[in-house]
Amino acid sequence: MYSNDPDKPFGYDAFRRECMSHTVLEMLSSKWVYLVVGALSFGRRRHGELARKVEGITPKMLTQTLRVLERDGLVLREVFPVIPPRVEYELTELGRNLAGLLNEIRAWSERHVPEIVEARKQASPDSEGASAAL
Amino acid sequence: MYSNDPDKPFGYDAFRRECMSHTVLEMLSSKWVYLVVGALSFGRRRHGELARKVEGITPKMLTQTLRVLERDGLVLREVFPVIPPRVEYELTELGRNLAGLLNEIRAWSERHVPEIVEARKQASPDSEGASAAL
DNA sequence: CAGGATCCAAGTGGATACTG
DNA sequence: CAGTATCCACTTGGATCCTG
Repeated sequence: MYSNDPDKPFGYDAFRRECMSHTVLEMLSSKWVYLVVGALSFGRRRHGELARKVEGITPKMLTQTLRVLERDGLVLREVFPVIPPRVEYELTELGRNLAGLLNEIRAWSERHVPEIVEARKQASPDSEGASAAL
Repeated sequence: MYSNDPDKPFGYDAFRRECMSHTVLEMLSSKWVYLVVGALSFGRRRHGELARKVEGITPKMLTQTLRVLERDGLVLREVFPVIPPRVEYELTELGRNLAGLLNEIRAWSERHVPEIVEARKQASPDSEGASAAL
């Protein structure tokens, strides 16, 4: 598919709606994916530990995010048959590979806050179309 | 803020809900941001050119995305006072800096399609919680 | 051509309560 | 503890029509 494009040796093009790589990009475009993968990049973690690290995430979103990551082969889930339950999550090889990139984005977000806040202030007096959306 | 955390020399922590870097990360977690910034990384482009490159984006989402990027200082918008209208968009220095990272993610998405498709197939027989969400 | 204005269907995600 | 289930407010984003 699309292998006739010389710029795309792998035959995938995320700019195309029907391309599988587009759905991968879509999966990655979630703030919770960034943060959960980021939290797991420190090592194997339990559900509750993740919930505490990723501030503001609800149990529902945490579970949902972990399930998607597991489905796509980025996270391994291990259940211990004990009471009370104990479940641990860990990045796979593929997940660790991705985590490097995502952490760079996260670091970038932290590093460039001043410029962006400044830009927003400039744009603010007062809002145009961008006001509604975050 | 948060400057008492030795791991965060910049004093920002995207894991914290109220931290400005969290809102930056939130802004970046959009498939359209990835693709529009990606399209602009090839150079200055007109509205219509972007619409054609980023398959499936509606005029509304394109404009909205561009406005957010402009507001945050990642994109410059230049209007030519001619008829019919001509508007061009271009990445700023900060935008080009970001584009490098985002393009890596996009390339990653394209490169790892096979593994992810395989993982999804394994997970499929048949769906658990991850089925509903993309 | 660029994009504003509406309308609306569907998805997202938060809050809360409950269970093995 | 690690979820699941439910309800619901809000947002997202597509479709459509309109204008300088």
